[in-house]
Amino acid sequence: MRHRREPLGLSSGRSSAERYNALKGIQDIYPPEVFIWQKVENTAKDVFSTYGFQELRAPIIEATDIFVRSIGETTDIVEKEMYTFSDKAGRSITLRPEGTAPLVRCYVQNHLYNLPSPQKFFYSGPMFRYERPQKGRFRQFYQIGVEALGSSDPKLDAETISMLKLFLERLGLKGLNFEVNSIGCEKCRPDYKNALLNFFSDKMNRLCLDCKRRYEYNPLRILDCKVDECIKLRVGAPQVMDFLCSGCRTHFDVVLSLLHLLNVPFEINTTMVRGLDYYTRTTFEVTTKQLGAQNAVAAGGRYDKLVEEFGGPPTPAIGFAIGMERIVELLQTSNKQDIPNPKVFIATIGAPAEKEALIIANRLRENGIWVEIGYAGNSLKSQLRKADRLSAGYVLIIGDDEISSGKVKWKRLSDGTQGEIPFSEAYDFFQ
RNA sequence: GUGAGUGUAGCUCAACGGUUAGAGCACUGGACUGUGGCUCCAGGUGUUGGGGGUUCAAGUCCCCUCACUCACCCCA
Repeated sequence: MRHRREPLGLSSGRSSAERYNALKGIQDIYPPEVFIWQKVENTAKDVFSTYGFQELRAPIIEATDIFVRSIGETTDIVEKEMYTFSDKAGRSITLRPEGTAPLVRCYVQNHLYNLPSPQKFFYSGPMFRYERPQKGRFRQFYQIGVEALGSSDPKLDAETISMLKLFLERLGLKGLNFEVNSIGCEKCRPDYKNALLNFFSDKMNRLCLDCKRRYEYNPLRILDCKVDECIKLRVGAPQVMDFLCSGCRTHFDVVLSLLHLLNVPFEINTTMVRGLDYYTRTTFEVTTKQLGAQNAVAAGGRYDKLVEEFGGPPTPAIGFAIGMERIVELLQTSNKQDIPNPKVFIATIGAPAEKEALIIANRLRENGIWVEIGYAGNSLKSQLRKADRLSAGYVLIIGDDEISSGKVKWKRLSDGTQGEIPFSEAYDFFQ
């Protein structure tokens, strides 16, 4: 008969141990998922280096002003999403919400513009934005980004976009859409903005609440609104393409023709708006329908004035950033994970065998072979089961018999064949 | 910041307001004393997220709170 169990720790003052969780919107990355991350990072490095991009490691905290000035004071990122703190001396510092500004700061501070142009860099690492988490959106998220500084040649735009395409192809991703747009330069963009303001000025009252706000700080965004009434109201609104200056128009046309030349399938999306103020001319985005509302897996564009803003010489530039979590999620649903497996598992019976196993394991490891050994004196059966679970290539079995005969038994798990070899030859067996 | 949904074993999920909250997977052992995968048997685990309330009785109903999820906003 079973009895009701009395709770343990009757006199415990605390009701329960405090449980620690990662902060909201911040997640741990561990095996097996981490292997996908490694694959993405390695692929990026391989592909980007064939285009001459080299790694640059900028800090993840900067003076707050670096982001305010570059991203724009009235953007959502700066207004409400930055992790900003005071350090012990009272300076305002911020965890980077994006990677371009720190890289440009580094470029200017270290006079990298004195090196042959264009200079091409890639980076990867965590970014931080204080947002409400949802699918594909986190407070600490990872980006791989590239930046090419020092050329306004449209070839660079096309090359950069086609490099992104190659990267995504290498990962085996399908069903992605490339969207490109031009948002003009500091000369022609104000004209377009004014035209939009004019167009919507008498329709203001009927716009949705969000669009009324957009009218004030970013009227281009009204073109992107999902509310039915706003969609109706914007029929006949002025188009960016009609307002590009001749320089921007030509640049855009060349980029498009080169994208054709490089077999990048794309669509022009004239309503695509970037969230950061520093973009000029070419902007682009890679989207998918497989990720829910956060559909951009990578995005970027030109920023021809940013280096000057940081006090450097006139230096046109272009770059993009890839959302790691979003790429990883796509790979998880479409690909099988390649989990690394040990080559050898050593199963032992008895204490003398355990010592022998340690010696053999070490020797094999010195030769670069991944070896696991059985622990805690489990039965041979359970050790073999563990080897099977780990998908080990071979099991070596060592017991009293083997020690007295001087031969170790081996078994190949894929087909069950087995045999034995002298201890002294075990070291060479797996070469 | 706004709105909606969900919290039960390590994981995936059951349980009309009514005994001691169950099952699969996984884990460990055994059948097979030194040979994995298949099969069968056995074994352990829960403060039902937390707190309060209604009730003879709450995993189940109500309130609060926390966490997670999705969406809006925005973005990679």
